[in-house]
Amino acid sequence: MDTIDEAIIRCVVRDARATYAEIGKEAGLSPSAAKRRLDRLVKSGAIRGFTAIVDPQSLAWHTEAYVEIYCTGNPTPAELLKALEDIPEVVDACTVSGAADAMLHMLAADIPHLELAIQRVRATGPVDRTESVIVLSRLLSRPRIQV
Amino acid sequence: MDTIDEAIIRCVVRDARATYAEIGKEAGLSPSAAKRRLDRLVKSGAIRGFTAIVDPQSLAWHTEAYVEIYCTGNPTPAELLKALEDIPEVVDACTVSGAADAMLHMLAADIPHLELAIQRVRATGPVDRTESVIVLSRLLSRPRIQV
DNA sequence: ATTGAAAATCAACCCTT
DNA sequence: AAGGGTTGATTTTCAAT
Repeated sequence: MDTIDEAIIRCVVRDARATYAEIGKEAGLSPSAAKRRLDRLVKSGAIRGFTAIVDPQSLAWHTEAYVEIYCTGNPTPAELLKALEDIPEVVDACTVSGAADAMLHMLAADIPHLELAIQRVRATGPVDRTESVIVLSRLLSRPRIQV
Repeated sequence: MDTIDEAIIRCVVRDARATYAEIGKEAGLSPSAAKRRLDRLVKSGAIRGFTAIVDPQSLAWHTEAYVEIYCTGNPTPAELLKALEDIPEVVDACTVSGAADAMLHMLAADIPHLELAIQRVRATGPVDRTESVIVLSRLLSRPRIQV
C-alpha cells in the first residue's frame, strides 16, 4: 500500500468503470501495470468490490431498518456474506459483539418491500431469527470514505 | 424504470465492472442494448456513479459500533440532532421505532477512542443511557447517496 | 513496459412495435 | 418515436514476453 496504490484507489473510487489506461495515467503506470496493481488490491482485500451508486429517490427506497440477525450454529463471516450479498436491500452488514451474530442496515421502498426483504434474509442459509428496528427519521449522515 | 432496468441495476450493484455482455445476459438483452440502457440510467441520474468499496480496515478509523440511545423525557429530533452533530464519531443517526429513541452508527480509531466518544454521547443533553454493539468485522458495504 | 491476439466498446445502421 | 438487434471499426483487456 504505497502512493501508487492510493492513486489507483482514488481513481477507482471516483469511477469504478475506469479503464486500465485511465487508472494507469492517474497512477503513472502502463495499462498492464495498472491492471496488475488493481488485481492485487482486490485479491488482498484492500478493495472489496465495485458497485453502482443508485439514487434512492429514483428507486424510491426510503424505508430503512437496522436488523440484528441470530444464526443457528456458528456460521463463518464468509458464509454470512455469501448469503447476504445477493440481497440488494442489505446496504451494510457486519458481525457484532453481543447476543446477535450480525447487524444489517437495510433499505427498501416501503414497509411491505422491507418485510419481503427481511423474509428473504430470514430464508437464507444459517439465519435463525431477526430482530428489527425501523428508522423513523434520519437525524444526520456523514460521508465516511475520504480518499 | 421497469423490470429490465432493475435487473441491470442489480447486476451493476453487485459488480460495477461487469461487461455489457454480462449485464445484458442478466437482463435478457444484447450487449449493445444493455449499454444503451445503462447509459440512460446514468444520464437520467438513477445511477449516480460507480465506485470501489474500500476495506474500512485500511482507513484510519476502523472501530465501529451501533449504539441505541435512550433519552429522558421526550426530546424532539431537532434537539437530538443538536446534541449529536458536534460529535464527529457519529456518522449516522436516526430516530427509530421500539424502546430506543435513536440508533447511532459510530466510527472511531480504536476501542479507547470509541469508549470516549460514547461517553461524550452519554454526557450530552437528553441522553439517559446507551446500549452498544461493537462491530467485529464488516461483511459488506454498499455506498449510497444519502438524502 | 511492450507486444499481439482475443474480447469489449460504441456508434451507425436496420428492424419491429 | 422508442427500443432492441446486428455489424464492424476502434479500443481495451490480458497473458506472454
